[in-house]
Amino acid sequence: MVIRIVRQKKLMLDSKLTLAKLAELAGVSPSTASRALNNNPLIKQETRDKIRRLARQHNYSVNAAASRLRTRKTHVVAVILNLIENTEQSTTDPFLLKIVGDLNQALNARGYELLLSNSFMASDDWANYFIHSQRADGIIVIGQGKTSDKIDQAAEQQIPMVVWGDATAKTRYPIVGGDNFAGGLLATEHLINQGSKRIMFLGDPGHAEMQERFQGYGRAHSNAQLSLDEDLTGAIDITSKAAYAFINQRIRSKGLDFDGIVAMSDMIALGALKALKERYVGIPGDVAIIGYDDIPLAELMHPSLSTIFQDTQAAAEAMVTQLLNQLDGTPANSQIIDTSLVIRRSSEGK
Amino acid sequence: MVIRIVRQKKLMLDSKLTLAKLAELAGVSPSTASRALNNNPLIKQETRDKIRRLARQHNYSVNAAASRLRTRKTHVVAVILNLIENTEQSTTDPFLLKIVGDLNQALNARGYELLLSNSFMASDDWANYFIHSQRADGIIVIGQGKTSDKIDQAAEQQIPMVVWGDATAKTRYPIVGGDNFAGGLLATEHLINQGSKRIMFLGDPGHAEMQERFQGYGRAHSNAQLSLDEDLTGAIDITSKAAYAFINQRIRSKGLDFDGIVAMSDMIALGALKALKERYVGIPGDVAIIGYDDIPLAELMHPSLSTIFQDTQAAAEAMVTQLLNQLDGTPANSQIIDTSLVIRRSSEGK
DNA sequence: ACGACATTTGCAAACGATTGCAATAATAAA
DNA sequence: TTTATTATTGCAATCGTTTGCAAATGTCGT
Repeated sequence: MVIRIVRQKKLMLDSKLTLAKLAELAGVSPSTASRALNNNPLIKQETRDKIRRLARQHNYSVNAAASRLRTRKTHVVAVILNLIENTEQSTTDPFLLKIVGDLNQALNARGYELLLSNSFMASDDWANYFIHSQRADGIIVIGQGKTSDKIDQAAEQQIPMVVWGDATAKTRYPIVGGDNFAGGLLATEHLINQGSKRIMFLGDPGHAEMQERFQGYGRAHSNAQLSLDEDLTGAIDITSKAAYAFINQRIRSKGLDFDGIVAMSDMIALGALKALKERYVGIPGDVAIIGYDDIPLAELMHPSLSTIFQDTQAAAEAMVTQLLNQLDGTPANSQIIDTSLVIRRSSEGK
Repeated sequence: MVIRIVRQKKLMLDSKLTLAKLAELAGVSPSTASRALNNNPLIKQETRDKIRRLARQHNYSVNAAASRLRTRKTHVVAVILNLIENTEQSTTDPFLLKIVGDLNQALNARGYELLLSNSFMASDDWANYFIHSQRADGIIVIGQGKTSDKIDQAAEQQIPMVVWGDATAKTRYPIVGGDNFAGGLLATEHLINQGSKRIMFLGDPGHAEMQERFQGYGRAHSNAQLSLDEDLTGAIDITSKAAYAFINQRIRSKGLDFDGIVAMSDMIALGALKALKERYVGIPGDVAIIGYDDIPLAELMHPSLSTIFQDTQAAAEAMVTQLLNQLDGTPANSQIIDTSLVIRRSSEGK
């Protein structure tokens, strides 16, 4: 009983512990306490130590709201999953979530926190909702979406922002992205080298990044003096479901008139793979297949899935760096992340 | 040129637009403006409309920092991925990330934002770091971890908190979780029904949730009057890599002395599946296998993976509800989420 | 026309930390 | 010892909203 009361008391004290009270406890003024906590060299080392020790003892922690109000810095970055409207890419695609995880790491390492949003929330005006309202210091947008309305609108207002997407695009805000042209090229070249002649492109060429990859796909063909058959372009959503449906439908209508697949995401590749396997199409014997992203599951598939690797960790680092640069006033640039070919069984030795 | 200057000017005005200025613009006092924006019925409807219209026109948005400071509410919930120390479960496990996504939805729908953290950040004292510092109004912890030190410590301080984990545990904070006992039971029973006699349990029975499932696994055996062979318990990390390694090692040392696998996550199941396929073990013919979580990829596997489904969307809703209840002062309770068997090819008709 | 009463608004004090500047204490120089 | 100088500390204003209370305005019955 007594113990409970004591605990109660302690709690009440602590929960009300404010900088002023802490200062009083230490016998100094709030200003001194504040500076001490911020490790300001103006304050004598001894005093600093004393106050910080005291703070730890009473487990005081500064009120973020007050601090943010005064300093006009939040140390928060909003990460916006800019989903493509009518697909369920969001919850399904491990790649996006991987990036979020890596961003979280990268941000934390720099002392920032990550506020997660999908484009659904925050109505339409990101600049206002996040920046002007002091909810965050900057925003990172994952995915350019099909139309970059919202991004452009935010850019107009000159807020600190970085986008994951097609880094070759000419924009006033920095974009970090993989080398999509190279990725498309590498993937397609590889299949050609493995002997594929009619290679299907699965993805959404309307999407900026995919368009780049499609260029690479085209270049690989011309390099090899293969002609490009438009009929081999499967414009579909970036989901396994769409891919599965497409391949089924395609084979039903035209038979197996292709011997390779360049998929724009591993999820697509897996959907296609499933459809093919169900029809006992040999992989890679009859159709070689390569994905994009190198999600963890790629190597668990059977056969394991060849793919294009994008270093999301490096990407996250880059995005954070570019964003913080903007906060510093340092100029920021678009940046291309290494992209490489990962050869596994689904394409090997066709 | 002229246009640019105008825009510049507008920007400067807007970016500095404060409630007081807005009020001035509207010819009312800040208090009135504030109440109007909050749709307070004290203010005449007409005035309210006018001010809100004005706010929208000048795209004003309240300063969150100031508002939070004054009201002592942040409308933010911190979500903590409480990872198990030495595994890389974090980035790898789609299930956790799925929950995060669903939580985000559920929170947004209630007007809250999601601050993402891993247990790495926020040092050790969650109560302090998130709550007392007014960074968030409450926290949702995903995963009980192996030891619930940090969770207990936070609970001590009586902060609003909900945990995803073993909902049968007796704690002073609400836990939302699947029905792990039922899950373990269902999965095992199913394999037994399909004819498996020696069923391997793959997971970490030291973990609270897994322990429950393990109980279910045991119960299924006793129900069917099968004896439990301790040697069939594979205590491994919740990663595909660990599962892959374990199965390989196991077969090397003892041969294929089992004909079923109950895996504690789909990732584990996939790792095991891969190892088995590489050795040309027939699935489900030689070994039937069932996972847990029903990640999107489960049905894409070949053979498609039977598994235990947990409704993460419902779970997210439940967690948010329980948390907000605490914020209201309404009592909160632990809650068990429906868990069901999904039968696919990896176990069917062994 | 005048209280009595309900509707609308405004005043001013918070919320808790930070920081330019002034004040004090400590030290060195004269 | 006094002054110049530097190392430490404190004062007080400020960040932008919100809200209890008082003030003003309007409505109505008599």
